[in-house]
Amino acid sequence: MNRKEFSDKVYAIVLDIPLGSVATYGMIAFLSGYPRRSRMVGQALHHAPDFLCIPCHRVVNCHGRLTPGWADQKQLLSNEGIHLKENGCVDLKKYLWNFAFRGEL
DNA sequence: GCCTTGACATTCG
DNA sequence: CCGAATGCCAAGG
Repeated sequence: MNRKEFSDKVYAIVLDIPLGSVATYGMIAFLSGYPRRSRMVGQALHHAPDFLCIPCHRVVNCHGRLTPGWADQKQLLSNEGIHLKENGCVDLKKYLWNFAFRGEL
């Protein structure tokens, strides 16, 4: 079942997101080894078990918009030091997870 | 097997 | 940035 493998990697990556940064579904899907599976990332996170403590609030879509139907996410992001704009979107240009420097710095 | 839906991504206006 | 349209992939009916 690649599904479990995929979700497992997704969880690992989401947990690897540094505090104060956010990652997009497409990014996570790509890092998981399954590009264009962005939707599956969302489903994996939605079915994400609580004991893994998945910081799904750091996961936003390509437009920097938060998870629809989840108002608490904004509160969580604010707690992480990520202040949303008045529109309710995150500044990807500032808070986007720069995984390009992982291991380089 | 076909159609619809979804915590999406990307491009255009 | 927001909304609409198109594309992509998987699960459910």
